[in-house]
Amino acid sequence: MEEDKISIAVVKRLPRYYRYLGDLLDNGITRISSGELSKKMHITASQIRQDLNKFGRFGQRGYGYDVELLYEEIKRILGLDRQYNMVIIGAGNLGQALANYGNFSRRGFNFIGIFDKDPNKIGMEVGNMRVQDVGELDAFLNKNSVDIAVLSIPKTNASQITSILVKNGIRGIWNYSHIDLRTPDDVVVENVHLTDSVMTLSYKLSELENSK
Amino acid sequence: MEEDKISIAVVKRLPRYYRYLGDLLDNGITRISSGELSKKMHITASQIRQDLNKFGRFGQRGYGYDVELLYEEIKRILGLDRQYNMVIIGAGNLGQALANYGNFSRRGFNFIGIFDKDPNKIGMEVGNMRVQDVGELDAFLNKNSVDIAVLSIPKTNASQITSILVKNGIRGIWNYSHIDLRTPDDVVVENVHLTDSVMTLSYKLSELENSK
DNA sequence: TAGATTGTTAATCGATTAACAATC
DNA sequence: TAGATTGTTAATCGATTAACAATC
Repeated sequence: MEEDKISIAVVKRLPRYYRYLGDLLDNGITRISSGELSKKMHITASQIRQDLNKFGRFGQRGYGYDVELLYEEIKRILGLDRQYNMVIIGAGNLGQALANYGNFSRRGFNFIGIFDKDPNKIGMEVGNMRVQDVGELDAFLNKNSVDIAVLSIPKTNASQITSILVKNGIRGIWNYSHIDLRTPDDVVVENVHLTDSVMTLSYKLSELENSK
Repeated sequence: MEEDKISIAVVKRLPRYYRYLGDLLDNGITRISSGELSKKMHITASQIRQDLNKFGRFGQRGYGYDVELLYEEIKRILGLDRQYNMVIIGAGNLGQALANYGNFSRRGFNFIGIFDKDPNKIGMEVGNMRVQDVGELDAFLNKNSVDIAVLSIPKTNASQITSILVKNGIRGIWNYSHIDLRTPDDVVVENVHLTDSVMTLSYKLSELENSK
């Protein structure tokens, strides 16, 4: 259906465009040129136009872009014009933090279940949900329509849980486990590796030291 | 001091190499060729050799790489051969989760303070620390040697806090606030934008739908 | 020595930037 | 119409992959 496969580099910039356009809207700004946006975002106007034209012709020559129209287009492109049901696997610190964080449901990402294997956690109330035994995950996925699973468990269990997810037709995994998941082609994974991130930061700090 | 600036693409791969080498060590494997590692990591052997040779000649022709030696080299390159003192600004869900997560201190990233502006949170015990009034942040940074600040606060306050950090000589910011921080050249920022990440995931899901 | 595998140069591929005709 | 700014092609830049001489 799509003409050309969009590169991940372009995709990763879309949420940032979306955020800046949202800010412009909040400030009552109704039109913007690639040149002005370029100055705000510190990327080239050329790149902005190239990126947007991967998805359509949203601007008007001599005028620029209608902020609201562009905002809505990017929203649609990102798939934010619908709701997603999500479950959290692993009710540790991170799983709980995600469950309690209200900003996801504002965007249409709704948590409908949270699971753990620890008997001390099962039954606990977290973000308006009760922690369920991970042993019931299989049955739960079978009964409920779940779009995305959040994996916030130690890496030792990640592969086994992933096969349960895949078996039940889960198409998206938001992976916080420190492991590279292998999934079929029709299951997409987005990784958040916080340990990798802090290591990248310490690299940058070392580089700073060395360049002095 | 460095010859050529290493690109961020290469740097971002280093923690992944480090993780795979750690796994090999755990499994008692003492040597590995770029070809074998290539199969495990699903990247080309050529890229592995190119990446590593940006930092030095760690292999031996006809033999491969000594796992432990390479592991230690990457550890050093990433700046993981020292300790970092960190403070958390924002004792919300995420700030608390990070404070409680034990894996960072195992790697040398030690939390020595956590701050919030909410009177209900101040005084609370989180991860063996007591939440302090963010009003005391300035004085705290002045008295203590802090390497990295974790910003887990709403974006509205992020800029103001950042200037306090910069003023006190903080060189590294691990930014969870959904805003692009502007800092001087000698202050490095590593962003973790969870909202962007989940949007990237929903894009991937939409793409999957459209390609059917 | 023969086989294996690196380090490194060269070739290719892809992404970013520049340029400009089209057009509002 | 004149000025502004897009959409898009062409040029450049950088990153990845291929190839192979060096050498363990």
